[in-house]
Order: sequence, then C-alpha cells, then structure tokens
Amino acid sequence: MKPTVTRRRAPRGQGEQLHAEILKVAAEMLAATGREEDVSIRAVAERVGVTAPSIYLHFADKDALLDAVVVDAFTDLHEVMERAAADATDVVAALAAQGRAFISFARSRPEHYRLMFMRRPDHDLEMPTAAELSAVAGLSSVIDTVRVAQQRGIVDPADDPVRIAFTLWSAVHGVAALLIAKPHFPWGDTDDLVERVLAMSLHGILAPY
Amino acid sequence: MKPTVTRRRAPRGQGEQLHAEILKVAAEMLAATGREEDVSIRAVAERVGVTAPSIYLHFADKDALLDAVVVDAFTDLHEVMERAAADATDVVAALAAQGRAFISFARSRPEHYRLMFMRRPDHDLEMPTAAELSAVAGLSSVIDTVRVAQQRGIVDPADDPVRIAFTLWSAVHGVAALLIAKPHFPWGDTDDLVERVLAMSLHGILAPY
DNA sequence: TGTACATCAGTGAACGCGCGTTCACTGATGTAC
DNA sequence: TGTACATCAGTGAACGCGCGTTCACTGATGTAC
Repeated sequence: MKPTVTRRRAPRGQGEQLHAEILKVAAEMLAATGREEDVSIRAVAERVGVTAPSIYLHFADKDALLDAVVVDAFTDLHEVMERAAADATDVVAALAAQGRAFISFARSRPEHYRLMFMRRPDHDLEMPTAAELSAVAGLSSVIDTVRVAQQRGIVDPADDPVRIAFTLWSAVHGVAALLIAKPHFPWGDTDDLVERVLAMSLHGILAPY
Repeated sequence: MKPTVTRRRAPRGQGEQLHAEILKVAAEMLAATGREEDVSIRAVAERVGVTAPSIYLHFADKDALLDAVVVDAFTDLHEVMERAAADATDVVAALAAQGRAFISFARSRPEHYRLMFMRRPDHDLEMPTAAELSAVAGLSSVIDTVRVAQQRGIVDPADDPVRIAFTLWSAVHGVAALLIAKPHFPWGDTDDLVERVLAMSLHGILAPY
C-alpha cells in the first residue's frame, strides 16, 4: 500500500496543501485518462504520493472529490465567458464570442465538460448546490449580453432574456456535445460546423421580431 | 446461481428466441434503471430466467449486448424520423416535425439516447460499424428534407445539405441532451424551450441568403 | 535550553462487494437404425 | 415401434479483479513547562 512516490508530510497547519494537490491531480487525471471510472481514489492517492485512506482526510468520499473538480471547472468556464464578452466590440460580436468560447472550453476539456453538462442527473437530485448555481453563473454572462442586445433593440425587448439565453445555450451545447461524443464521425471541417451553428443561432435570435 | 424465475429450455432450432429475449430485457432494464452500469450480465440473465454464462451463448460479451441495444434504438429513431417527415404538409413543417420527433424520442428514451449520442467514444474508435451507419441513416431523412427545401428555394441551393443537416442536428441534440442531463434545472416550460430552439434554428436556416 | 507530552496528518492491513468471464459439465431434445 | 446415441442449450462453481471505505495505529511536529 506504500505509494511509489513518497512525499514530505505536511506541517501542522498545512493540511490544506494536500487538499489542493489531490484536487489538482484528480482534475489532471480526469482530463488525461478521460474516464471518470478510471479516476479512482486509489489512483489519485498514488499519483499524489500518499495512501488511499488519506484522501478521506480531505474529502468525504469519491463523489465529493469529483464534485470539487466540477465546481472548479464551472469557475473556470465562468471566467472564460466573462472575458469573451469583455473583449468584444459590439453586442452581436459578444454573443458570438461567448458561444465560441463556450464551445472551445468544451472541446479543450472534454472530460470536465462531460461531468459538468453530460453527467447522469443522480447527483443533483437532492440539492441545487454550488455546482448548479455556478452553472447558472456560467450562463449569467450570456443573459447579461442578451439584456444589452435588448436595450439596443437588436433582440425583442419584450422577450425573456433568460429563456433566450437558454435557447442559445442549447445550440452551443449541442455542437460541443456532439463533437465530444463522436470525434470519429465524419464531420468534415469542425470549425466550420461551429461557425454554422453560431450563425444560425444568431440569425434566428436576431430575426426581425 | 439458479435464476429465481425458471424458464423452459428452448427446443433445438430455437436458440434465436433467447437471443431476442435477452436483447429485449437488456433494453427494458436500461430504460428502467437508467444506469448503464446497473445493466449487468448477471442482472439481465436473472431477469430473463437464465444463468449468466448462457448470455455468452448469444452475445460475445457485454459490449456486444449493449451495442445490439443501441443498433435497435437507432432503427427505431430512423423510423420515427421518417414518419415525422411523411406526415408533414410542407417542407418547413417537415423540418420542424423532424426536430420535434427527434427531441421527443430522446426525452422518452433518455438512457437509450444517452448510449446513442452521449457515450464516451471508446467504442467506435476502431470501427464505423452498424451503429455509426445507422446514425447517419437517422440523419438521412433530415438531409432529404433539406434537399427538398433547397429545390423549393427555401434554403440556399448552393449550400451543402449534409452540413445544413449537421447544423440542425446540433441544435436539436443540444436541447435534448440538456433536458436529459439536467432534468432538475429550473428550465421553466420545457416544451416552450424546445419550440424556441426549433424556431430559432429554422429562422436561422431559412434566413434570406 | 531540555524534556515530556499532546496533537493530528498520514499509514497499513483488511473488509465485503459485484463484476465479467471461463470451464468442465449435464441432461433434455431430436435422430438413426 | 423401440432403443442407443449425438447434439448442443443451458448450468454451477469458480477465477481474479479493482473498487470504495473502515479502523486501529504510528510517528513527526509543535508546545508547555
């Protein structure tokens, strides 16, 4: 049971350090191996250089560990979306940029994305929790952009910005999820497909009302 | 290891009967329990009224069994899509009907849909196979409808109907997949969301070119 | 400055579990004579 | 028509596996005196 890589034991107040390292390794392994099931408590422990039971000093159980990874990913996504909107010069460009950013986040971290948006819903059955709220937060920047578009009269101001955002979200999630799930499908130029989805969605939303 | 439900042994030429029954039970269990991992060889065998090893008389291994379920589901989807197009009165209505049919197939058989379109891609790494080809087939009726729309001049005839179909597919998959993955999310009226996605997509596709 | 002691981060061994799969077999079914 | 036999659908027991998790513990670290 001895981990192959040994590490120095943390000094007194430093328990947090191992917590962070476990989290980082779990996220890395998930991204690398690509299979949620392969990120076992034992494997994470070994990679960190610690025995399996010591994981439980920092996380209640395996679900808690994965949840923490997901929360981190939601935070990252939120940041990415905010930045995309900030860099754009006009509203329509901002919406397109956010869509593009969302999809490229998904494609660059497919296994994180999978846990965030494609996982079986057993987990959030009981609780809306941090992860769920962050998901909403990830959306919040799109909702903001839609609101601006409404103020400019580019999008129907009488409509509900939240539902418009959900609609756009569906489209970008669709292409992202398909590309992740079926990478060997004969898509042709995938970037072109992404652009087509964005163009279709924006045309559809901006259509004269 | 004795199955709790006993069944008559199949007469000589009738080996096929058990094959079909295993397939049916596997599909049912998948739909009912909702978790791919819970559909174990042992559980299927018990439900059929047979011991686990006899599954191997009919399917090479667990993957082969699940693949067979998926192939069946693709066949059903293809049928649903064809029928939706046939019942519509004009091309635009046909496209909308196909989108609606696709999404409602997904929502009525979420676990089958998950295996069809949301599964980790390990499986089709080596082979495009029956399942993949059926997926294309499921799409083929949409491609046909798009072609008709192009002939009528409703959609840009210079564009590639296959890529247009992929784009539409992304949108409908998006809303279907989100509703399946996050049933507890505060969507509001989900049917309204579906209609919005369809309206947006069709507007986007039919936009004056 | 030196020693006894409390703290608590991390260990090692073990648990029970259900899984997919294998293997040598059994015994009902159908056939040949 | 009756009997010996071949076929092959299905059985029962066992395999090795990796998993999440528990529990009593150890021993380095820091503190009190």
